[in-house]
Amino acid sequence: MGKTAVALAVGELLRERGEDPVAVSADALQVYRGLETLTGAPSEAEQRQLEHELVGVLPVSATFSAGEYASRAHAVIDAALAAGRRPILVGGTGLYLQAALTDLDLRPPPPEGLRESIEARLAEHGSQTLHRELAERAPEAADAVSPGDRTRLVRSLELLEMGEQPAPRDGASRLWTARLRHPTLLCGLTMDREALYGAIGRRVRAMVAGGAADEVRRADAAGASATARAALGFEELLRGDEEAMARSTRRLATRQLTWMRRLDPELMVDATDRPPAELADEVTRRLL
RNA sequence: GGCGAGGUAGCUCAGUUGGUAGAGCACACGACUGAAAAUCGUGGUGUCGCCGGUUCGAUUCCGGCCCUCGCCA
Repeated sequence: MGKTAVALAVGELLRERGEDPVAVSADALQVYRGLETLTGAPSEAEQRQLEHELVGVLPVSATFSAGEYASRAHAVIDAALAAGRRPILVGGTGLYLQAALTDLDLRPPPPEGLRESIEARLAEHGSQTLHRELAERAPEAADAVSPGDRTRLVRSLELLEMGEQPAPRDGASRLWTARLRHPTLLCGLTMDREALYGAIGRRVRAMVAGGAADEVRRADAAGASATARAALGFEELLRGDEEAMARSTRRLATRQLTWMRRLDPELMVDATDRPPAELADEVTRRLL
């Protein structure tokens, strides 16, 4: 939370230094057009202050993925650097941030219909049975997936059907910062837990007051894809449960913190009760 | 006031034919390689309303009291 405000302030400071900054969103949901309020995407006014890439680039009916994000992010970042600009990655999706900054060894997406047929078998036989099947056909792949993890179980079976090796699992993900595509300053914004939960409550209320429920109903009517519907608050607001949305948001924030704890503790910036300009100053000072 | 139902984890509730208790959610921590705002793993955080009685032992049985809800007055 407050990422955008800090990014804008950092952009301002960089321009004062004579640089030409551009923000690149590392966010799985802000890519959608039509969910701006719900996803807290930078407003038009904010985007006039600092250009943002990969925000609002897809209709809600589009299905998105980490792989698609990775190639778009690499293209945008490399183009900015080639033009002498300073890209500022801003975002709360851990996997996407990693995908933007490194070369993940992603497997191909499933061909049309494969996922659906595996999901149908999952619904019929249950995850335990499919996990046993995976264990017989590909023991190492099965070891890497807990029997209850339906998403990864389906993905593993997909890869097996496609004749692909499972994604590498070398345990080195904690060291991903050593595999950066470009020299990068990493910073994680943290906040005192109580202050964080207070801010989340206020943020959710502001989103609802700002018309998030109508936005979601429009997206629903426009045939939102499964990946767009995964936005926090999408299903909750369709059934009018604002408190459930706040709960989900809290849980997301704690998972984001888990991602960030993989960074060097010296890179963390405590944002509790501090204005964006001050945080931006602390971050920017670390460049050079 | 009478009758009935109920008081067990932060919440909603199970349960113990008497051996001090467990699910979901919440919460904490972790994992995460083309669904990631997704998905999953680990962790019980408790005067079992209060006071007595019976008992080797009571959250459980008995009595009294308090509180909540419903119906009747």
